[in-house]
Amino acid sequence: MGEILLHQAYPGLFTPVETGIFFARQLPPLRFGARQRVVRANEQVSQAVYLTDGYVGRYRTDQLGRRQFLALQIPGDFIDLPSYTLGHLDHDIDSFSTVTVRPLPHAAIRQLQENHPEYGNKLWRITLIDAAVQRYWVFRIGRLMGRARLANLFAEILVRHFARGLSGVDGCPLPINQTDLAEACGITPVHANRMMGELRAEGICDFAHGQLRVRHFERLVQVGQFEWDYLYLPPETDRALAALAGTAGSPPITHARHETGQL
Amino acid sequence: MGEILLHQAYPGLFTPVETGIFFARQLPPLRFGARQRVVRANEQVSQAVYLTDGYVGRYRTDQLGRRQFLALQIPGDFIDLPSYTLGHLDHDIDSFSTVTVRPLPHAAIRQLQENHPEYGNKLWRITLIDAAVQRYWVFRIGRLMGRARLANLFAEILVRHFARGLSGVDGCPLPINQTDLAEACGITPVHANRMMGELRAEGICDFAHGQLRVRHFERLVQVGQFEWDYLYLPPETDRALAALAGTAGSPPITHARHETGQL
DNA sequence: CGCGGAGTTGAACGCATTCAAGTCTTGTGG
DNA sequence: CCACAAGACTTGAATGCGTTCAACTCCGCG
Repeated sequence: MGEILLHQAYPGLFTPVETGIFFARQLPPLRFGARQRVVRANEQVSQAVYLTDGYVGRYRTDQLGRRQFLALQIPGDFIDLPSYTLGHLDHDIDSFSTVTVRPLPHAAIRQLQENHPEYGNKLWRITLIDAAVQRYWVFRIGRLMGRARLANLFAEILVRHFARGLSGVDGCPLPINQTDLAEACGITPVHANRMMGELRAEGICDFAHGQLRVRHFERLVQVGQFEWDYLYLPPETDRALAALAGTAGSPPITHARHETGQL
Repeated sequence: MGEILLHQAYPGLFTPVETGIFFARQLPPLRFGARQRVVRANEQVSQAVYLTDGYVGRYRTDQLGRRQFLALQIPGDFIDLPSYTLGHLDHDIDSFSTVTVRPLPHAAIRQLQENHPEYGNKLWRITLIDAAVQRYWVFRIGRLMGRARLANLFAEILVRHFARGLSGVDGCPLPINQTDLAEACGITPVHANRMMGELRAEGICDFAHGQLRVRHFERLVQVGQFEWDYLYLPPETDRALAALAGTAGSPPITHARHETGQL
């Protein structure tokens, strides 16, 4: 229930001072109950909301009204920054838990951009990482089988909490139910249930009462084939995770030797 | 083989004059053969490349080396704009066909941003639409079954060509093979083959020799449950598509009546 | 106490995968 | 010109992962 600050959510990107600058422009917080529409698709909005507390999910529905979650957002996510540039979203965002958001008027963003040209790029960066996360969801759902999909998603949620200092690697809050989880993984609730049973039986993790408890982070990462390079975490965080996962961590960034390929 | 220009690729966003401004900063074009690495993962780059001709695909591989395509890029896509802000990509980009790219040095982008503050937001917008496309891929792969997935992807590729004036709705180039297609849809090549056989038998579309031919756009859209709102196309294009698809088109953009929801 | 939502389990079905074989095309070299 | 190899596409058959339908338990709450 504590309000996560901008520099905590995006370490290395924003300083405490900048958090203050942004904070000063924010409108009073808005609170939503669980299972409410937080941002409506196709609705022109004039402010971007920052999720300071609680959990929300983006989704689209098919012709039969069945949901597919496109992303899960955790405290500290700037959830509808795209609306600043695009004006509206193409999908809905609903709350899972009670949430608190702080709206930042588009006009304020524009002003901040003018006074501090680098802020535009910082916000841009946030949306680029979101896009990278989106891409990884395609990989997860497209290539992994049921159990691995779940493990992989759990690992993502956990690591994203960890990177913000919101948890260790032994578990984190995830106030959603099994059906939501299934809709995030592109499987049925029944199957999600069975696969989670396996993960639990194998002593890897268990998920109940809105809490994810990870018994064996290393194996969670293995079973889920999880890599976190796509999260573009600060080097310290990456190293810490590598140590905890018993892996090499994200691959090193090399330098192009010359203009590549050619025919 | 003609080089698509910036204002043609992003109608409504860039003017011909701006195309010239960007063009003047671009480095000489680079050409790649088919099946080459165009952008390498985890490699620091100092320029963003604009795909003027040819087709490339983003992908990640699982532990067994099996690919999952994350996105397919067509002529006119600014393919590694994320590298400007992030410095490197977390995934590889390979060419399908022979391609031509025009590199724009990061330093040039920075200069352009300084001289024309709105350019930063325009490039940002491009990446936000890319992100929306990514999200839609999650929906496609997560919620649709084999045949619908293919139809939906075909519809996307077709509409993206159409929106740039690169084709009608009766077909477009797509110089990839069935295996690539399967890897983009998260199904096996064998299954992709069978489902495409069905689409062909139903007189909806057929895909061969690197060409997608759409016999019945309206039914393609229906079978694929395709909506194109996530592409954020100009209103004229949206209306034209709606007429051709025999549907209502993208939902109208409404205005928030007041600060939503609350508890 | 009874209701409803969430979680769990069983069994039948079916979409998709896997393995395998065969066709067709294209390009290469004898 | 033909033989052959390689790759892409096609098809059949067996297997299996995941869905669907259904029933039942558990728990919180009115």
